[in-house]
Amino acid sequence: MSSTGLTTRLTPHQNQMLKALEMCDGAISAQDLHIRLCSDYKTLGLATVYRGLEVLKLHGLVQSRISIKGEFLYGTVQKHQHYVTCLRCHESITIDDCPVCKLEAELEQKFSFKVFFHTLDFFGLCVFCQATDA
Amino acid sequence: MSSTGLTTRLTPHQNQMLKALEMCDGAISAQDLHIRLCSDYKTLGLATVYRGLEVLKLHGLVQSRISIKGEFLYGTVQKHQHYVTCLRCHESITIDDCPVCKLEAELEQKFSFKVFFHTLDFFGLCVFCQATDA
DNA sequence: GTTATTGCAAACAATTTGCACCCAC
DNA sequence: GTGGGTGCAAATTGTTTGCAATAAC
Repeated sequence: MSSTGLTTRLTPHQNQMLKALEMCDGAISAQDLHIRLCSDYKTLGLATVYRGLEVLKLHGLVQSRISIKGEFLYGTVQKHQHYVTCLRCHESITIDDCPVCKLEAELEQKFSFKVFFHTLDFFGLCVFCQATDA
Repeated sequence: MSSTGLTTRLTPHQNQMLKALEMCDGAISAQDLHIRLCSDYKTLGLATVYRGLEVLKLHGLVQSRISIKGEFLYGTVQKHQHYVTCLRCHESITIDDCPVCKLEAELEQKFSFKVFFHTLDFFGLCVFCQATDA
């Protein structure tokens, strides 16, 4: 059913997680996702969300990045994004097009890998923080 | 003293951290770095390592990535590396040359950012795990 | 009936913070 | 003397785990 060779089907909960992630436009944290799903599924446990996201990732349906705060953010692989982030004020700018998507095919061949997703982020100082001295 | 506009000089401890990072060939965790430095500086606190790394990062001298286990790995910006990592067995392959280094200058112009470093990682299934069904 | 998934609570581990002490200038 | 850097211990927080109850097939 997936492109992974994994045979397990998704559970209803996992399907809901995927749908919810498809609906929000950026990547969100597991805890955010949990809160959003709780309005429909009162008793959904946070641990289930974490476990479900892991499964979805293994299926190549969901990817994770890490925020500058150090928490994992999850999103669908299709609409992944890349950022330039200021190390001082943590402001970040989105990069419009993905500079490395076309590299995936190349890497798949080279390493016999099945590549599901990638992360790419730039860090430095924004124009404002460059000017601030301290 | 650095390229950041930050005026603060590095402390002896911070200099030692930088030297230690220059000496190891990959990126290492803060805790590893702490252990390595402890042989010379018996009383060095772990918190000092964390704080020092943050300073070094703000100076554009050190960068951090995140391992698949979820811990931060620190290394010098010069010899950063990129990997293709298997989501199932966590094995990873190093990519020889950096596909996006040349992009940094472009982004600096476009966004008036001073880019210190970037992270780029690919995830999927290795040839072996693709074959394993479960 | 068997097996995998879930919810809950407890555990975990990496990182951060508060504060008193110490050093450099 | 003042301000920043440090060590220690405690606190924090995101994530994971153990296990009994539940749902799927």
